[in-house]
Amino acid sequence: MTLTVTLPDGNALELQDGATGADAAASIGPGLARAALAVEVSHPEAGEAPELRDLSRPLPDGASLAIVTKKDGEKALELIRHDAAHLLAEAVLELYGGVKISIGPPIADGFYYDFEFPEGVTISEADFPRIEARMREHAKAAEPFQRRDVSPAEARERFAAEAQDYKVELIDDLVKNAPADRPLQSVSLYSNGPFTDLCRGPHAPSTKSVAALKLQSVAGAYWRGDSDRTMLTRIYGTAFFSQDELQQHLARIELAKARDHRKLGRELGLFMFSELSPGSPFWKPAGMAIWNSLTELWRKENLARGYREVKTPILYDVELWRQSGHWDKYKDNMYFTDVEDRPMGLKPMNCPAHIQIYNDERHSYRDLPVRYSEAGLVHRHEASGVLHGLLRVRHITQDDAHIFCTDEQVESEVVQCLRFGFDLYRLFGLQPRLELSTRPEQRIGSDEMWDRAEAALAGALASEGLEYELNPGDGAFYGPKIDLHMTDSLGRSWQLGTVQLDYSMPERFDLLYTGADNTEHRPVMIHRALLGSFERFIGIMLEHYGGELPLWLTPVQAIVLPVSDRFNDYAAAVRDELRDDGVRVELDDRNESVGRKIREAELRKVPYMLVVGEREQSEGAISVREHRGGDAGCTTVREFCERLHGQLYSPALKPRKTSERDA
RNA sequence: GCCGACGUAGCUCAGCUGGUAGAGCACUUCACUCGUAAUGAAGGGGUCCGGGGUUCGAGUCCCCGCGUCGGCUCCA
Repeated sequence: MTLTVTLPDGNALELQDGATGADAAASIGPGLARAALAVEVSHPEAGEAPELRDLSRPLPDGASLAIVTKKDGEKALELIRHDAAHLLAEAVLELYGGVKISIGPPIADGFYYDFEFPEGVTISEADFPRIEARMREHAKAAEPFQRRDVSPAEARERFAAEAQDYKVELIDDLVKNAPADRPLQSVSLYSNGPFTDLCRGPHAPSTKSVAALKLQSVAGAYWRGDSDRTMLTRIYGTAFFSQDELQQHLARIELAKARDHRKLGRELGLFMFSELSPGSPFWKPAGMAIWNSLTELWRKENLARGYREVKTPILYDVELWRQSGHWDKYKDNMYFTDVEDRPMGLKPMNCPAHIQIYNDERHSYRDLPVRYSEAGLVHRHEASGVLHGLLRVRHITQDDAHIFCTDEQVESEVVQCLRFGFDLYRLFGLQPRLELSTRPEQRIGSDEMWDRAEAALAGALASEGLEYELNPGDGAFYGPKIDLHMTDSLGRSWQLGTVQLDYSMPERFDLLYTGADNTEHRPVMIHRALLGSFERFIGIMLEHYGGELPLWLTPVQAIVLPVSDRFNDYAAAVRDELRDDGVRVELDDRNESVGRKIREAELRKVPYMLVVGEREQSEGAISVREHRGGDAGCTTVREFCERLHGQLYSPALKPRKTSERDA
């Protein structure tokens, strides 16, 4: 009996019945047999997704297969990082008594394993060297990974005997969650050396593939992500096929840290934080220049798209928050105070405020859509442990807007929001990831309403041809939403923009408009923030540009550097001329050498350094030095201003003709 | 909020097992009058995060707060 499999090059390979992935690799060649880590198996005719399997498992007849080696990039790394997670658990169990193990998957760039250490035992990075040493011993020993399929009962008994409660719970859940018509027949156990784990696999043939490993950090993590359950100790690490690749990876992380907006903010004097107001940035003059340039962009672009700017209070009678539902749903994130014995709350969102404005007038269907925009300052009591520079603050300035429109207008309004958002992000060279979050368990409104709302959002995404991830059950309690996400320098994902459909607030606040039929109708609200918040957006943008912002956003666009104080007067005249021309320019007239002035301007990332001395003064000229570019030659102030003019404003901020604006 | 680590001059950091603080940069002053990434010299500057405790004596050890960092949970 033989079986036939298809190789990636399309050739068929005939093997003995019961042949394994390792046999397939060996029959292709001894080199491949040695390099093989796992095999990717798929049945194209059955439409199954490719499945990564151990080399030791028998191959199904008719399958397509690809032998995976370390040249297969992420796929291969994921495999050995999973191996490394087992090594970690193995080492920890040997070094510490009474440890309970839970789960240890590979993740982007590494792996982790979650443990419950006995009462009183804490792990810190100081413990890493000896854990790593033990892991390396086991890796060097080339312990084969052996898979064994056993009945759930046998596995359960085994882990119960070892008091591995988490494993027992996992097995019980596997049994419980199996479909009724297909009860769970077996679970797989993987052993390497003395260590055995409940594991789906696959693994490399032995631990020796983990040629380079490093433990990176230790953190708390709730069992099954549930904050009501035990907090386990999570150890993070990473692994590579060579020490070289590991070192390169660590160097990349170090490099990324140089782009951290918190570091840049301090170095460039953009903003600061004080213990006296946690989670609240203090904007320094240089940072405020960025803020104002961004605000200018925001204001012009909103006005150009039919938004009308409003400004609303931040403190309200709690009665408003009861009516809006925030008292019930959002109280824990709000700040409250008493004003002359009257309970008041700081707004965590702008919507109820904009609703007040909407309701101050009667509206005809002819008015709709009504679009109010506000650089709205909201306060949210974010848990102390989640604060993070500008990216997670308690004092948030949203580029907020609320659109009041008819049902029929919803989809086109959402499309316009998305286009607006992408126009903005494109300006900064950012490509946001999109998520569509649908109806949550806890929600208000009829199913028909949700059907319509979700269809409208999905329709808007489809009509724009946008790719997005579905995030079922994560919508707001009042409606589904589309979120725009970006990652920071260390790859952490942050939500920036959001477009949310809301049928609830209009009900709660009895919003109305008079229709063509002369009866009253309920408008729909769209909540939207595109940058998200100025704070978070500036943080992401700083990391994206590594602090070297486009000229129109740069706090100091040019700095005049007199060669000695004999030329300070001329330098001041140059400064004044540039300033009159709208350039954000500084003069460094300190009694210092040019070398020092240049060095410091370079460190401040000032795009243009204008050196003036004897020669320039006599010729009425300036010597231009570009940040990173070096000496760019001599020119006149006038020529220099003309050169800059195209860059002093963002492309979108350039004055446009009315005809273009209407297009 | 939870777990762990950390908190020393404006910044980056040193300070062994407890004996009342140090470097570099920054800052001030003076000299130099300077040509594309650091001129030289002198000087000033610290409630060692805050509060308790142990001790003859605490930056150092213990406890409680606060903040920051890395995660987890949450979240626009």
